[in-house]
Amino acid sequence: MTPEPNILIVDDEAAIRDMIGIALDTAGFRSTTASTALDAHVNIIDQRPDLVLLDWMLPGGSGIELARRLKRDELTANIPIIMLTAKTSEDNKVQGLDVGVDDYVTKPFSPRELVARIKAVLRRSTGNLKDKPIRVFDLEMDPASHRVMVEDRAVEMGPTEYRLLNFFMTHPEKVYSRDHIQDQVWGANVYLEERTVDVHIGRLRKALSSASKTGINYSALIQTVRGAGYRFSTRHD
Amino acid sequence: MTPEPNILIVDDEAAIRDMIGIALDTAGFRSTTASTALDAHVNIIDQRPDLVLLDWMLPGGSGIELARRLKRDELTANIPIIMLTAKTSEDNKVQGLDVGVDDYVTKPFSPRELVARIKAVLRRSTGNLKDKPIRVFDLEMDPASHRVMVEDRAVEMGPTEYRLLNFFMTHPEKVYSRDHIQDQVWGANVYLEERTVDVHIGRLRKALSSASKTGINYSALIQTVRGAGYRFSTRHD
DNA sequence: ATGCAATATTACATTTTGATGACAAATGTT
DNA sequence: AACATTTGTCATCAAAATGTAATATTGCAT
Repeated sequence: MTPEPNILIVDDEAAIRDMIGIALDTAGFRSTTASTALDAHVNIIDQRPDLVLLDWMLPGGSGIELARRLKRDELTANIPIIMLTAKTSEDNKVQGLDVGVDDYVTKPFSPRELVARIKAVLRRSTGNLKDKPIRVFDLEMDPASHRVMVEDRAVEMGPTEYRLLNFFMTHPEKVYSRDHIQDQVWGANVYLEERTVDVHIGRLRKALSSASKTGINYSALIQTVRGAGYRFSTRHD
Repeated sequence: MTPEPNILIVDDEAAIRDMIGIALDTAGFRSTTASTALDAHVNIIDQRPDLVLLDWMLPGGSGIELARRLKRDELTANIPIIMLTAKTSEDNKVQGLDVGVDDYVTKPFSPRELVARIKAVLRRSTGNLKDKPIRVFDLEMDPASHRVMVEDRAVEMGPTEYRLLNFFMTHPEKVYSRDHIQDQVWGANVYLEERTVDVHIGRLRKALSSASKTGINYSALIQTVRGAGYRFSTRHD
């Protein structure tokens, strides 16, 4: 649901932190940084990042320590960790340090590879949460197949209308202001004309109203609340 | 897919690794090695070997640790593991079976015995994968003969299109992002342009659409979901 | 009813996204 | 070695989606 995953970069070298930060930025991630294991730990508990990029060679070997601690603590155990390991063969020192991280990337690495790995790990960890279909009368939304059906026939709509309907169906019987809807459907940091929401509401209504063959107008589920916003409701106005 | 199965040898003693490597080589296997659990984990995630030969007695007891982790993680759970144990000990066997290891070989062992066990385990594990043919209308995919048939006539397509179709037919009615498809069809450690998936989708569609003599267009089963990815579905858009 | 503010609808320029043919590198085959 | 096939990337075109502004309509207080 969060539009941009938040990645914590833990490395003692500022240059590397910056480099990675830029790479993640251009790839559409948000990122924060920490230069020590202690910093990192505080940040993780505070911010609960979606993923941690952890330098294996933190001074004092505390990188591995941190990974182990995170994986041991129930609260942080399922935050994915990608280890950044140096290419040098420290085989002897490495023994027994396999603490259950989710992936490894060896330095030097290309930003592209790093981003790909991050995406793969994130997909693995969040993809498991498979949403169940939501049904209201004969209007059904199935997130798994990414489909909206009315009376078992697919309804055509653009991606934005899909997200909009998804938001409404998962938050029924409540009014939401245009601002709030923008936050939820477009993302928190996107700024639009207020009226744009109206337009997309219109498009969604149109898609729904032309969908039924039995005369039921499903666009009536999306109700205008004058002066307040919109509401998805099965009850009449 | 690969003619020669790829075996990962995990042992801290170089002499043993070499010995096993040679034995496997003459038996027609490919092999890679790792001397630590960490190395091994990296290798497994990267290379996805067909089988892992894992020394029980890795320093720090991390051999069992690793086995347990591999079996716990969904991505690696069905990679067969053969444990190499130093001495026959009931304790070890019980503990290892608990972890879900596929077989044991006790040191010292003859190369012949090792190879025989490996073959047995591989036969068992790949036999399961060669499942029944999958059929959708008159489109049939038979993994055993590695063939795709439409109305009982073979359909020509490249290996990548075959894997792509196989993925779709085994995961119907769900959207998959291009990233996800890359993971599943090309492998987790391969990085391609996003658009490459489009091209192969196109090739697969072309192969399918020119296959039917009865006018049914099977390429319609592969649906584009704008802004989300692709979907294999028997239902209309 | 009237006027006003809020919402709906429409039209359109711009941006985003996907399909496809061409091409060259890699790979396999004869 | 010559040839064919497969593969990944790119450029280009077409289609779809998007956001905004202009215009129309609606609901409501007076």
